[in-house]
Amino acid sequence: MKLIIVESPTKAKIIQNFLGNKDFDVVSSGGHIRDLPQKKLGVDIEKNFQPTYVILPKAKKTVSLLKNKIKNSESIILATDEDREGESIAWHILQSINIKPQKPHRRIVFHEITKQAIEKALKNPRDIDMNLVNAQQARRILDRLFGYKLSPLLWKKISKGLSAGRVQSVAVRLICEREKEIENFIPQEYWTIIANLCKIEDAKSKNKNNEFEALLIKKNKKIIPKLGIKTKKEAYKILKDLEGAIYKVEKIEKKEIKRNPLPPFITSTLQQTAYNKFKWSAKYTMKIAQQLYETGYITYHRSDSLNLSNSALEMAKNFIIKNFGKNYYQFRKYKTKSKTAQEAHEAIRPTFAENSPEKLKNKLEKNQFKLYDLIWRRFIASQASQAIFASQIINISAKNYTFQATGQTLKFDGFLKFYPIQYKENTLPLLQKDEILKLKKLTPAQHFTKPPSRYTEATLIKMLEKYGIGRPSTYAPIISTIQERNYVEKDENKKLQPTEIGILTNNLLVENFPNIINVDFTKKIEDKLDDVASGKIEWQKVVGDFYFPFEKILLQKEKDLPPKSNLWQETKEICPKCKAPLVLKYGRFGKFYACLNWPKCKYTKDFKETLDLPCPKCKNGKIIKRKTKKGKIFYGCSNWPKCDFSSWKKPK
DNA sequence: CAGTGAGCGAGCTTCCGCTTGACTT
Repeated sequence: MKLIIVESPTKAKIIQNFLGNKDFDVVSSGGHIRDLPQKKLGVDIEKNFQPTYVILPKAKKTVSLLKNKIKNSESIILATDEDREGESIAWHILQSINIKPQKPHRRIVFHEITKQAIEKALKNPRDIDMNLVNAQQARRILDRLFGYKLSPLLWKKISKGLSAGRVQSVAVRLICEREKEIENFIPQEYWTIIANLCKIEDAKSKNKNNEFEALLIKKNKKIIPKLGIKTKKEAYKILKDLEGAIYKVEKIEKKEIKRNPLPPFITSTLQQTAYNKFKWSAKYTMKIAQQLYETGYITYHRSDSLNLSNSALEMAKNFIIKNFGKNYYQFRKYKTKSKTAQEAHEAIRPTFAENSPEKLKNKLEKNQFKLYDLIWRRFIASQASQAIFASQIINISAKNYTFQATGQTLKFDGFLKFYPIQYKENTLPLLQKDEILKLKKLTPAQHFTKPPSRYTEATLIKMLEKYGIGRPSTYAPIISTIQERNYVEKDENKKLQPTEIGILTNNLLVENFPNIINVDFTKKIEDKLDDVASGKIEWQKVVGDFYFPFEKILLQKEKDLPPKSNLWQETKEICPKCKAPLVLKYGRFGKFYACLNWPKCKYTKDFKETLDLPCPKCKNGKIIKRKTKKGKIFYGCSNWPKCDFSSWKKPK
């Protein structure tokens, strides 16, 4: 009996099915089984960053199971994912089982779970790639030093329990900077002018369908920029200029616009799309995707690869041609854009194209169905033909001004049959060059530029992915962490907004550690990790190049930065116990009142943001901003529990 | 999706990245 070890239990079951249970026993590790200890640094800086690893408490059972199985098998086949982490998991497994004599062991990899791919992999075993393992060790140890050295500085200078890390601190920085942009935003006024036109022969008709809109775009043949018309005065001057103008068709441009489908889903795009379509959190989307994966309806849901297996491509082709005809099929291969992608899995797709959503409707729960439908459609569409639009652009001259009308109609739906996206259809009447038109209405409209909006889970994930920060398995946890730490909270529209303590922490980090708390740091490290993986440099050098300069600054800042007592705010409140004044301090759950005589007097009191609004229910209470256990903001009455008024929305 | 109110605060917090457990109440 040969023992095959993979990471995911579901994967183990599928592979066992492919191979039968005569020659192979397929088991799973459930991810990492060993790691640095949680309560200690676990890195000996003096000894060239030598790590101490411990078996993860959760993995103890797995490890003893693995040990047993290994004892009874003739050889071990390590089939963990083909990426840095997978290679490392394989290595840790070998390190954790001290069996004598050492059993023969080989490493195999595959990117798709098909019988063929597995059989091929079994024929091409290799050894563990220590360079790749070392790249993972460098990544792990660097992250540990970064987080476990920097966090204590925050405990000392702001509040206990705070945290900093390569990923979370940059995520918080993005959110804080967006907030600053919004606060500093000055809206700019601008105007647009729209002409409602029609053919001369339709001028008397009351039918609005004969009318079409044209936007003023040029003056003296020059494009008017977006904020070109700044004031009401300027807009009305143009209206005056245009009095008595003749509107004449100057140019008709017709062309076909072809649109390509979007690539199949990967974790980040699945989370973004589920947010945009259903308003699901990344966490919830992953929960539903996990269910679909475990029941065998979709491929693995934590992937950054756009790759589709040949059998998947074949399935899509057959499905489309059989049900919709050749015109709807188009072979497409997608290249993964992200440089940091590890490509251990396929894109997220239905396991069988024939499993159309309609077919599965009765087998799936409501939300499983919604997500499956999305994944299936996106996958089929990714192998479907282009959609073709007929577009028309018509320029209309009026004195020295030019207006433009655009029309667009769908000629062939192509992939839209499977994955509809929003588009505008508007038809223009049949016009001739030099044709004179009738002006029905000339409308000036005032606009103001809008500030950028706060990040949603979807847009934040998009940014993180863009900068290569975080991985498919961590996007959802990152968003949870920064909320749990009270750095960020969701506003009424579920958008991410920094808290006071978030801003405070971010300022300290960005001002004092600008070289590492930024969006480019991860990329720089990734480049070096690639060099470790290809054997060009030692992993210890990557860690050392980061750590020693960092440590120097850290020690300096520990001395120089003011203590956290500097942040305590005086108040007019008096301690009911000892009559000393109360001060506001920062705690893990936000601000709280504490007695100035602390530690002699231990009196504390909640600080809650109070809105200057009476309670609509009991009339004499005030509205207080509160949080649920899960951290969601709601508004309640200050007389609670006497008065039980509460509301998700901010009362007005 | 699901669906609203504790306790924290002088002891011992904290990182990122794999993967989903299931001793008892």
